[in-house]
Amino acid sequence: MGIDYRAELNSAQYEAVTTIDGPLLIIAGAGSGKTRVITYRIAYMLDSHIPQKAILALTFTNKAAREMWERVRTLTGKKLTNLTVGTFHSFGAQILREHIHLLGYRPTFSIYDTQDQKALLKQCIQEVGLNPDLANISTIRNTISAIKTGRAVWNAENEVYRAVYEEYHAHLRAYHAVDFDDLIVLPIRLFETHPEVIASYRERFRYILIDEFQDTSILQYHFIKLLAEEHRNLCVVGDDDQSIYSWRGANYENFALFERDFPERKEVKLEQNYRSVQTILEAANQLISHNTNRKEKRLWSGRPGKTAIYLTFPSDEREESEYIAETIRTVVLKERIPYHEIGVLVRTNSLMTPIEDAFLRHNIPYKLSGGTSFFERKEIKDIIAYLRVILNPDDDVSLLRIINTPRRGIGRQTLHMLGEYATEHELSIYSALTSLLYAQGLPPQVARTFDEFVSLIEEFGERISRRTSIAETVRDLVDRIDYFEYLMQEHRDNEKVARYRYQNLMLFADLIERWENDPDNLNPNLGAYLTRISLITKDELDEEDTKGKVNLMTIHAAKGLEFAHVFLAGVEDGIIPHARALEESEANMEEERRLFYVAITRAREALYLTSCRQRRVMREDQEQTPSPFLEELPDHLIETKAPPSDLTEEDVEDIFARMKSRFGS
DNA sequence: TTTTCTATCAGCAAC
DNA sequence: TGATAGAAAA
Repeated sequence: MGIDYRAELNSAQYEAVTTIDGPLLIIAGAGSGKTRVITYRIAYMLDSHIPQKAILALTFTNKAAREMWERVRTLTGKKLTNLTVGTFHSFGAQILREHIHLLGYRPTFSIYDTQDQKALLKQCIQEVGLNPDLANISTIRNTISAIKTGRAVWNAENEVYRAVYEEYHAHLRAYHAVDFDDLIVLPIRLFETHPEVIASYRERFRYILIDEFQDTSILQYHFIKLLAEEHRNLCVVGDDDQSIYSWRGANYENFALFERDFPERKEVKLEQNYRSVQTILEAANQLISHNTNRKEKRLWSGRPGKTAIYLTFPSDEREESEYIAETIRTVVLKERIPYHEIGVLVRTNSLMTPIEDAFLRHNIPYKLSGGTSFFERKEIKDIIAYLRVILNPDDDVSLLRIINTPRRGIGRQTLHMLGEYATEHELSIYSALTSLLYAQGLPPQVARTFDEFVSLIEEFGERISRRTSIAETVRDLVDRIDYFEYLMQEHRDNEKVARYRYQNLMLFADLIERWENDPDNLNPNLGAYLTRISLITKDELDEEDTKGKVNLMTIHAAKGLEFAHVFLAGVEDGIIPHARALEESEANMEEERRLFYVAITRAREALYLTSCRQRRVMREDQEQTPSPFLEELPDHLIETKAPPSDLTEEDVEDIFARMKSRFGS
């Protein structure tokens, strides 16, 4: 019972699916059945007797990876024990776990997230004595990342950060720690310095498939090229119009690089849209045509739809969220749209708050994506830091986080002394601790605290190496350090918060337990778990209870998703396009437009745009102007409705007219 | 010397 | 709203 590829795919899709030898570029417009093409393509390869182990498919999120894996499994009905589907970062981490010793790191290396990076940078800034006026940590972090991912080079402007950059990497190395960018940088270094390693990967992965190609960085492209240039069976799938991650290194010049490096490539364009009504597609096409330097494409679905785009001008964010909540109620009741088929999108996380309030007032069930994820909560990160130190005691950043949490009386002075000693003897803080203990010159009070801490880490280190249950170990650890007492102390005024946070820790232990006991999990050790949660994406935790809930998320988080009805809030100048994005560079206007494009192409049936006339930003009421992108949507497709207020039809007309004259259409 | 309290400042997107 | 730095209290 094979798959009838011809019958189940349109002709462009069929071509994309069955062209498996040689390089292939698939331009997949929004809603053009991209995931379907990828899954069918993998199935087709398996049907053509290409072994699972020869196939590598890389995406950007774990969620997308798992979904792909799941769909291939359903489609083929095969057990996929040897198929490699993952994210760039997880694949990089996997390579490092196996070979990083060749670069002089221990396989128990820690992976630093943005927070950890910033903590480390703060330290480095002091050490190199950088002028604090120049020391905006986020700027420095971004610069470092830009340099590492190859989207910036050292120049007169950023030269001042060079010393910090060097110091930062010296520290990472000493701590046996890597940052996210290193998960690509180090495998490349490994490939370039150890030909036998790259040879083994090339031999194994003869067929490579890259999803969301428009989001790859120069570095990732280089990585792909190293893997694929011998066999040249490289298929990249992407949509230049949906490139919205340039700030994370995405470089859509990669399309050109691919064309240069693989001149024999074939190209397939998927333009038939299976998602949206024609009105929405026309608006999207019109909008995106204002961008220059893009691959020309016109989405079409032929699906008729009555007016599907509604625009309102609420007076402020309160009225906006009321309008959204009330409209959702109506749509759910009258059109029988289930809650989970509704998406409310915003440009920034801060815009979510008033909308959440309205949902609560109106009893609308909702699910948040984005914001701080479970694993970024303080209490969870604390325990994770303990686990990291237990596994890798040289990880100073994690150690500094926990050495006085809960309070053990190791304060600023003591830490300063420790730091000095460590630097002087070129030791990690942990080694400094043990060495000072051994030397016995410490005041007895301090010595006892140090000793207790070191014993704690050692005892749990032993438990981990004995491979006792990680979940049990975590529960015992939380108990042993009396974290609950610490929480109660921190929230004396609010016991509920303390209990809630403690509950989170218990939930954390349960999650570990579930992971440990998963029969599909071949190697449930602590290192693997820590890697996993470093790379986990926010929406992975709660996919079960998503039914019957409105999705409230940022536009970035909505990429790849679709909803019957989509609300886009805060369609105002300065929000989208975002003022800070434009500050950085004029060129960001096009990316902001793509962001807007991604937002509107999420909608199948209807799209609601709201643009407030006034908004409270940082405790101040600001007059807002509608987003200039509204001007780029065809007039006749948009219905301007009065918001549910005492605003008259004339007022609305008036606002619209004013807006027009401002942007001069 | 450490902990707690208070004032001040800054807030785009996230693997 | 939350994080952080500096001052007062323990």
